[in-house]
Amino acid sequence: MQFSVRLPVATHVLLCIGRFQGEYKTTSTFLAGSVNVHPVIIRKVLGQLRTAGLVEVAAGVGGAKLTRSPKDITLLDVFRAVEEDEDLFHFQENPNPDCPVGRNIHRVLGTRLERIKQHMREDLARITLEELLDAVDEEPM
Amino acid sequence: MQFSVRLPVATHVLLCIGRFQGEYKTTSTFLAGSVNVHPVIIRKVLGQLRTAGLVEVAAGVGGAKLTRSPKDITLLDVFRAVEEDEDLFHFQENPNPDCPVGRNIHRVLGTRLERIKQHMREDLARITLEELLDAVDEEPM
DNA sequence: GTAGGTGTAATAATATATATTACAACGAAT
DNA sequence: ATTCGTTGTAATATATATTATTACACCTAC
Repeated sequence: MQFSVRLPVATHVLLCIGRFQGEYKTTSTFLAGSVNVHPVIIRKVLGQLRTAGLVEVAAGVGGAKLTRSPKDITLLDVFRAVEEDEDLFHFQENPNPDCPVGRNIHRVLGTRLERIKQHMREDLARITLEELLDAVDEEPM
Repeated sequence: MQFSVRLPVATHVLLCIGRFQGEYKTTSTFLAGSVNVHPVIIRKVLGQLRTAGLVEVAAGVGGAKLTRSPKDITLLDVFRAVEEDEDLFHFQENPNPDCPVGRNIHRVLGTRLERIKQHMREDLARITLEELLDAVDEEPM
């Protein structure tokens, strides 16, 4: 069980925009060529990033650019842009209320698992696009 | 996007076994009644928990019991029993190797996201079945 | 007005999760 | 030995989510 490819794809898209902004026109076809998915997927992701205020997309002429500095964009911003804000784990809907375990499981487990998701958010918030851009250019041998 | 219901269900099952061990015979039907899923689902989960060495299931006669003390079972044990040990996030398989972002994205993002998953494991490892059993019995008003 | 591009809907293909039925094998009690 | 309740597992169905692809109206610059 894992998260979808959307966070990595959206991050890839933002990295390409940040890396090539000015140098190339970062159209959905251009971005699709780096990520290796269908341009429509890129346009959907760009739509989510635009809604979240992370990018501006030029209507008609094409191409996207970041609305703010890479140091002010974190993976939590990206995560929130492309993933629903739902519980990390899925609970069985109707446990038996006549059973002491059944009627308490959601409260007991839910609060603890929510704490774990909160930690994940904090971890994501510590990773900036700037850090990733720097790391991309430090190519290994 | 979220993890399946398996960790919560498996935890619920272990809590019921721990709570009712000795008092009731914890058969798949009994457990299914508390969780409110089909008994076959419970038997599958019990099979995974058995493979992981967390429970023993009595063949023929029926009923399951914990193989060790609730204080020595953590949610990480349960998580490992019921979830594949795969990456938390799914990567696009074939990014463009001719693009500096494409050929580095997996290394750059992968290591950082793996670190987040490692934190999640550490969080899960800190939660014991004993703690949850205690919390279940501290019923709210 | 044409060319290249975006936004979005519709559809298909695929994968994963969950529910359910079915049944062979098992152990205990009689 | 047979019966009863149970487990383990396969097969199948259903639902849901994900990704890929096609199609097309609309937009902007030239």
